[in-house]
Amino acid sequence: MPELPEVETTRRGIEPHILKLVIKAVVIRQPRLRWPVPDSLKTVLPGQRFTEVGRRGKYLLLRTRTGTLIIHLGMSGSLRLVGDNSQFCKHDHVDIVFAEGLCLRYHDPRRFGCLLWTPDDPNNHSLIASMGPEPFSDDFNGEYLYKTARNRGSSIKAFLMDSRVVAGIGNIYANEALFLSGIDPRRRAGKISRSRLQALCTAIEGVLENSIRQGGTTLRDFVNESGQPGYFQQTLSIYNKEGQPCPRCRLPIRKCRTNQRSTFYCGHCQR
DNA sequence: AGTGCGGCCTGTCCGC
DNA sequence: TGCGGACAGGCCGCAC
Repeated sequence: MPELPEVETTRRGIEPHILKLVIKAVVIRQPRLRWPVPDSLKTVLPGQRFTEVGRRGKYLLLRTRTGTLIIHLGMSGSLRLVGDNSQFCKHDHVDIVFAEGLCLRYHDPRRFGCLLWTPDDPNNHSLIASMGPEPFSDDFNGEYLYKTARNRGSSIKAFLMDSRVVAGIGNIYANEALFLSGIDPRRRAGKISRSRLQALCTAIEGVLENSIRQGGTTLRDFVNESGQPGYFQQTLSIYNKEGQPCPRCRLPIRKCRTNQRSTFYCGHCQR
């Protein structure tokens, strides 16, 4: 599923190909995504071009002169570039057709994603405005995490997955980063020391960076008719590995549920 | 203000 | 083999 590294890989995969192409049409086959795909896309986008493909958390921000197309891939969404005469498949819900013979195609079996339009600065959009700092920004550091975690009673894992705390950390990378920094995911966020939160911060940046680097090998797939839509094999240490040996101590990895989500951890290495 | 949870969907897997 | 049901997942928006 598209976590932040896949979204960033998607951004890098499509940006160099679509910048400056003129949009010819928008085809909406299935508007019922998480929120309805606005019909106005059909009138507002044609004749324009994307000037920048940005990202905030897991949201892609495709800017034009008059506004921004906000895209979220949900759990199962993908974007790829195909020829404008390419046969569409099941779950190919939206096409942005360019005059130059290319088509940006949104595919999403589970329809948890969204395509929205805002004429304003997307940073002021309600979905984006309340988001915490980007994991790679200077604002995201051990001191910030420590200060924000004070007096928080929730688990550190729920805290990390709260987009108001930090942008774009989902279940998989919360599990991974907590393993890499040796923190028990069930521990109360407010009771963790400054130095351990600094280690967590470093682990988050490291694990995301590694995944993005791996994704780089799949960039060509974004303009490949037959290729997969840009997901890539993630090398995970702990997620979905219940019963398998911990990579550090070899004791079996455990699974539990915290805040309605699957949580994987090593009872020996994570405290 | 902080926290937990329901709901949106479909593909996959399991047991009968 | 077919079928139903549980489950997974991001994350908004509501309720407490």
